[in-house]
Amino acid sequence: MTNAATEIADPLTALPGYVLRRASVAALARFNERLEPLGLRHTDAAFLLLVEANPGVSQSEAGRQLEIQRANMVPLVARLERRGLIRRRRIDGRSQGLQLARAGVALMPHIRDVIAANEAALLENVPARLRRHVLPVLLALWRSSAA
Amino acid sequence: MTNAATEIADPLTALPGYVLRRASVAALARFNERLEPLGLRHTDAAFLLLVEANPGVSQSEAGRQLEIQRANMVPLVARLERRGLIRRRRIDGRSQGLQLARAGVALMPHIRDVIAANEAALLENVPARLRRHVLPVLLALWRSSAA
DNA sequence: TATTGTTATACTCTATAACTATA
DNA sequence: TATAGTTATAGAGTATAACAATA
Repeated sequence: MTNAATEIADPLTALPGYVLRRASVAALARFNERLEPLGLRHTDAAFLLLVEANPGVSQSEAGRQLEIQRANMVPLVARLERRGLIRRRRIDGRSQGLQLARAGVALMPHIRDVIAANEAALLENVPARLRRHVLPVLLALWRSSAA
Repeated sequence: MTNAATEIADPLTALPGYVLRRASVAALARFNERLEPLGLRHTDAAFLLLVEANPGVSQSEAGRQLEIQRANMVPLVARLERRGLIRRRRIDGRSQGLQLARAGVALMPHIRDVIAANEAALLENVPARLRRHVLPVLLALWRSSAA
């Protein structure tokens, strides 16, 4: 019985900003755990979804959409290309359009399964009647802080 | 008129998990901007609130509450002590109790102001009738993913 | 034996600056 | 003059392993 420390006062969980961050960190950790069998990280999954939905997109455009710096897209794209998940096609002398390669197309259903499982788990503890408010609330919070 | 690229398809913002993360990153950036005049980062503010609410708390206990590794508490505590915001008191041979020092006590109202402004801005775009659901939803999302 | 504070270190993520070649 | 892709590098933030002192 060393812990009266279990009853530590918590002034933080009443703050939406704090809870938003803690929820995000926790959810991200779980998502990455679920992606691990696929050898992917959350950024890879988001990027692949984006390329799938926008065949021919340039890596600069994708980076802008995901808010990833141009410079940081380079190793990301290179790694996924090395794994045969995406492929580049010269558009003009400076741009190259990205698309899913064969292995990437084959991988997408598995990514979708992981995402579905992850989203379901995420909403698990949200009371049913509040669930329809989750996405609108999150979008509003995002808009409120967006650069 | 180079951009038909503005109309890029976005398969991500329909995913609560993705939007949760984007909202969190954006909100954190704004919070840190607001804290900058005080020379603090979000972690400092959270830690100071926790110490204020739990005078005598050890740095290990605080770290557990904030989910910060013991080892990473060391530079945090050292920096805030150097700035005269907190002070340590030996509890026993291995633990030391933390409390706000004079400058820390004086700083708290300003931290509270920043937090209030930040939380208000965060909720700004949430439709009024949904606001009361924000914290419960976020807490539920956190619980769903918590380790 | 378990815990506290500590050091040292590695790894990931992100940011910045500069370069090239193209538009 | 602005943009795409790239390189190199620096800085956070976080994680792990080990150790001494103490409970």
